[in-house]
Amino acid sequence: MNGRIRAEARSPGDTRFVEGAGPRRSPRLASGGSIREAAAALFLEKGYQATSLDEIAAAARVSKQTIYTHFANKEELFTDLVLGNADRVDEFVATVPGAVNDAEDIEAGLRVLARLYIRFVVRPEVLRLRRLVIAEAGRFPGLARTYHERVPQKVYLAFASLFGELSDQGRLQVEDSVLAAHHFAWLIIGKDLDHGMFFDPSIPNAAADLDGVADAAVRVFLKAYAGRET
Amino acid sequence: MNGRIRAEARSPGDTRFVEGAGPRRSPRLASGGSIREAAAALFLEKGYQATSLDEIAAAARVSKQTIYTHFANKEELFTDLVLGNADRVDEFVATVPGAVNDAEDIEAGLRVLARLYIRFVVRPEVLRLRRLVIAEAGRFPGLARTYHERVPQKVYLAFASLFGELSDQGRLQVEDSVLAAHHFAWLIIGKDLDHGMFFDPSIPNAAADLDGVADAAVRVFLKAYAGRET
DNA sequence: TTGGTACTAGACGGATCAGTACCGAGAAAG
DNA sequence: CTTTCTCGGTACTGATCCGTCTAGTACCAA
Repeated sequence: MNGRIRAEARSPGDTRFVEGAGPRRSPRLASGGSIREAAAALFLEKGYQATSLDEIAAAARVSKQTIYTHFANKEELFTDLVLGNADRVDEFVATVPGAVNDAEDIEAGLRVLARLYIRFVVRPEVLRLRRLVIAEAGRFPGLARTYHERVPQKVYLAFASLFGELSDQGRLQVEDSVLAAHHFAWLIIGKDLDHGMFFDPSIPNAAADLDGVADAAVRVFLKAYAGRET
Repeated sequence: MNGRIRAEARSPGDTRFVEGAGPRRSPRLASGGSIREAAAALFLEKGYQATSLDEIAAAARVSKQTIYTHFANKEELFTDLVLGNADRVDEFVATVPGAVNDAEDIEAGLRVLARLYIRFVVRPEVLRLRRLVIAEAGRFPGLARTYHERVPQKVYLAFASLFGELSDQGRLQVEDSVLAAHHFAWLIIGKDLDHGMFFDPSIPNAAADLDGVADAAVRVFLKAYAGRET
C-alpha cells in the first residue's frame, strides 16, 4: 500500500541496492534522518496516538529495531520532532529588527513585517505542528511549555523589543511594549490562526487575502500606537 | 482507585440503595445524564483516545452495556458531548447587543462587552473544550467545523452585526464589520486564549489582569474605529 | 580471520480497549 | 404471579500496539 518497489526486487538486507526511482538509501547510520522525516510526516498528519511505530518504520523503510537504536521510545521520537522543527522560527525572528529599520517609514516597515509574519504562521507545517502540540499538551505538558517558549513567545518578545526601541526613538508611542506586541500579533494572525486550528491546513482559507489582512492590522495598530514620525 | 463507597456496601444490582453521600441513582432510563457528565469530565481532562469506555462507565456508576443503549458508539458519545456543551455560547451572544446599547457611551459599553467576553473565554471548561476539539480535528473534521460555526464564529458574527449597526448610527466608523469584529475579538482574547491552549487551564494565568487586558483592547479598538459620539 | 556495528525481518509478550454476549436482579404492567 | 423490560456485573472477542528478542546479513577495522 506504500507503493514501494523495493520489496519484490531486492534481496533482504542488500543496502547497496539502488532504487528504481527513489533516492538511494544512504548506507550505515544515516537512518536517523529518514526516521525523523517519516515520523514528522505521520505525526503531523495523524497525531501522536494514532501513529504507530510500525507505520513509521515502514514509511522510513527501516526496521522497528533501528528506530529503537536511535530513539529510546516513542515519546522521545515525538519530542525530538517537535523541538527539532521549533527552531525554524529563528529565521523569522532574525528578520524582525531589519524589516522596520530598513524601511522608509514606520508604516511601510510594519507592513513588511506583518506580511512576513502572517505568511510564516499560515504555513501548513506550522499550523499542524501547533495543533499537534496543543493536542498533546495534556499528555506532555512540559513539551507544550517548551514549544510555547521557543516559538510563539519568542516572536512576541521580538516584537516587544522592537516596539520598545521604536518608542525610545519617539517613532511609536508605546507604554507597555509586551502588550503592544500581543496587540500587533493577534491583529494580524488571530483570524487565520483560529481558522487553521479547526480546519485542514493543507487547503488554506481560499478567501484569505493575506496582504489585506496584514495591512488592515497595521492600520489599526498605528492608529493606536503611532508616534511622531521624523 | 476511584474512592467509591458502593462496591463493598452494596449488593450488586440493588438500584434502591441510597449512597452514603452521593445522590441516589435515579431509577430506570435516567442514566443518560450521568453518562454525559462522566464522559464530559473524562474527555475534557484526558482527551478522546486516552479515555476508555470502562472508565466512563465506572465514573458514571453504570455498566458499559448501558452506555451502548444510549449511544451507538464512542464517537457518538463524544460528538454528543461537544455539541451539547457548545450551545452555552448563546447565553453570551444574547447579551452582546444590550451590553453596548444600555451603556452611556460607546467606550463604556465596549468595555463591559470586552470584560464579559474575556471572562467567558478564559473559563477552564471553555478552554478545555476548545483544546479537545482542536486535538481531534484530524479525526473528526466535521465536528471541528460544526463546533467552529456554533461557537467562535457565532461570536464574531454577533460582534460584526453590532458594529454594523453602530456604524450605521454614526457611533463607529467601520467599513468591514466582520474584519472589525475579528480585530475586536483578538485584541481581547488573543494572549490569554493562546496561553490557555498550551498550559493547564485549571491554573489560569496568575498574572492575568483580565479587566486591564479588556480595557486596553477597547482603547486600541476605539482609536481605530471611533466615530463621532452624540 | 575475527570481532563489532548497523541493519532487516519477523515473532512475541503483555497490555489496553471497543464492542458483544450472557446472566441475574429488580421493577413495572397485565 | 408472570411476563417483559431495564440495568449492573462480568467475561469474552478481536484487534492494536509498544517494546523486546532472535536470527541472520552486510560492512568495516584491526
